[in-house]
Amino acid sequence: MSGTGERVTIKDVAARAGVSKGAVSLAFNHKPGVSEATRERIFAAARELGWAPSATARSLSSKRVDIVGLALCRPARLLGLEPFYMDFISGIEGVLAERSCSLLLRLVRDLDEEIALHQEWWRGRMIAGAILVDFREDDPRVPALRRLGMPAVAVGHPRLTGPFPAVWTDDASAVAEAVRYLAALGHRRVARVGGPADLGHSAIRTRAFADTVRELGLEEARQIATGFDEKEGARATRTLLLAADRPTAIVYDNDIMAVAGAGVAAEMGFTVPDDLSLLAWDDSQLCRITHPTLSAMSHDVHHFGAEVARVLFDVVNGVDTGGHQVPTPSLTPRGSTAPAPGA
Amino acid sequence: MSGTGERVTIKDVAARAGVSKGAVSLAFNHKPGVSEATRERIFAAARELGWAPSATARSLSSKRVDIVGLALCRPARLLGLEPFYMDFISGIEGVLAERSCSLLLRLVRDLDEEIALHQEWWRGRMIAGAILVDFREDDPRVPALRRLGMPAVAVGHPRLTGPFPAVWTDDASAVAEAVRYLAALGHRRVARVGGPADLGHSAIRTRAFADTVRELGLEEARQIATGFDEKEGARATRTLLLAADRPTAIVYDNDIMAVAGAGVAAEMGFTVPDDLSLLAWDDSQLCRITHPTLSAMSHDVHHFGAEVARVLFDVVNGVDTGGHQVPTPSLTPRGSTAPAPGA
DNA sequence: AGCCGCTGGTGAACCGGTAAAGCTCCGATT
DNA sequence: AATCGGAGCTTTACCGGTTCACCAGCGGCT
Repeated sequence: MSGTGERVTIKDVAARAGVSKGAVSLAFNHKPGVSEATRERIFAAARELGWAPSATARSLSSKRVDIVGLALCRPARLLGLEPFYMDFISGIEGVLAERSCSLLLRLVRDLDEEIALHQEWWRGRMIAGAILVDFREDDPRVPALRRLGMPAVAVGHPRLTGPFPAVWTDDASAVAEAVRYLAALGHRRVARVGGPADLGHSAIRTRAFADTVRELGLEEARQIATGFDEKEGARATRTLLLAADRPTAIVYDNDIMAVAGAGVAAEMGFTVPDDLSLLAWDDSQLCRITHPTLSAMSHDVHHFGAEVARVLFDVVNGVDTGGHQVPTPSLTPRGSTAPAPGA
Repeated sequence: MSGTGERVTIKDVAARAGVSKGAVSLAFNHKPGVSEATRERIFAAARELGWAPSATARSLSSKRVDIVGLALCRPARLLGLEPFYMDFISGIEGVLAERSCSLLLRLVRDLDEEIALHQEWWRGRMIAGAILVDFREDDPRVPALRRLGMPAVAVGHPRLTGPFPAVWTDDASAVAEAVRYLAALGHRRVARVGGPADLGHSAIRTRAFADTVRELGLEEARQIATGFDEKEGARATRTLLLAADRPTAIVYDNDIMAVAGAGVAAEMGFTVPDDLSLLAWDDSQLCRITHPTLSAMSHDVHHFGAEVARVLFDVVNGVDTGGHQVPTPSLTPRGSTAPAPGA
């Protein structure tokens, strides 16, 4: 019927129900001031006309928005590959949907672009708040966005996230657990294939790894920083395994690189886990579909996302609940870790 | 400085530049009617005050929105696992970003919820148009959303997408190519592990598969419909391999299931590709990080997404360019396919 | 009878932009 | 000298809601 016709507004509904715009507004927002009878008439009219309030107009006058922003600053192909983000996003979405809120997503090339985007979003009143991820050491977003006064929740260690309420996992403890586990299996040379050096959590893990190795009296450990993708993961693995003092165990900073590493090991004639133990991070289904299955430091990424969304709502509503630590990734032993050869 | 203070509006900028609101609006929209000198003053004022136009107010009066919607109706954990969507989304994003447009994303549980969401989005003038995916046979969204008159682009075969401009790949030809390739390698019993039966493209592939098998005179083929996830992919593979007339080659409808299938094969003592050939779909990095690497029907999902976004822009701007077929997935042979045993 | 307070509304102002009509110079045209 | 036209702004009326001040009834109380 309606075709592409003129869209129906609150005025039409008001006219049809025989009341004023104000009454319709009150009814639709479940505010007192309209009798049950008129409320019904209004809803009936709205239903008949197929009307829904214009979010645009509403947020202009009420200054409320039901959208939160998320900008991701990673190469697109990596995002597609890494299960982490989609899982994380779906966790966020779950909570947002409960509050009939949507997620505005944007991929950006660099942090400057991200800062500009948030300014545009926030000043343009397009979002109620934002989720910030992938913090660097001395992240330029912290001063820039603090100045905006935009509600935001930061995913990362409080040391990195400045004034923003943070949600994070205790990566240092998790790394320590990983190394201890491998040491307990008799491994004396444990290497690590980490993420980009400029990422805050990479630095945290790198230090924790080194500390734990020293603490346990293991041999000096080799750590390689990579771009998080499978190619670099493979190359790093190859480098490690070609060295004279090659490790008997390797810890990876995500699951992609671990899977790639397993491939390299096989290709080079090493048997996992007999010759070489591999331990992944950010456990996803990926770790379960390979052969052998990958042991991993697993955590509930979906739940992580949900928690982030919940904290963001608090911040938007002016409730400062401070930071939240979500459960530390915990060891899930599977088929890729075993006692060190000859141990 | 500004803290959470009152947000600056066009009026403040106008005052500071010593002009009227209208002039500021003209300047910011690059419309004629302001001299170069004033334009500069206006921009300077805006910069000093840190002002950006309110997208909300703008879209209320101009009826233009710079947001497009995408609702995904799949279990969250599957989305996280399957590289397809993130890759697809990043393709969309690439084109959107060029036009400084953002993507509104929402995960929904069922098609009714999706329909309701689109009504809300469209009637609420929150989006300029939408991207529809995962079409069913006789999809309920077609009649419901057609009535809305919302600009939308459909991802799927035109037979399924009703009046919406479609962007699709020729799955039938691709399936045929896959089967022909395996037949050429001497395989006589080729099975297929497909996606959910109610998905339109599953039906198309199923029929094309059966047709091709018949046409080539291969043995009657077994096809199993699954939920697209790795568990069902593994189970289907197990079922197929346990049968007396087990296939010597299996085609999968996505890469996740293929990887899971490779795992099952190994676990059951079959060597890929000597005993069994595997062929994946939706080739992603995933196929390259396993051992052996997976042969796949690959297509450029990123580009697919980009094309979808481009068509959506056309539709939104009233340019009906009709449907667009993007390149047919093509065979990328890797390590998981080989001549049939004994062939 | 007069006044109060409550319920169920109404009307107008406002949110921050855009768009179109109107007004003012100023140089060129007739 | 009078007219025209166009560049460069200003004015004003929206867009579609929300919000708030105000008001009409009406029953109850003194």
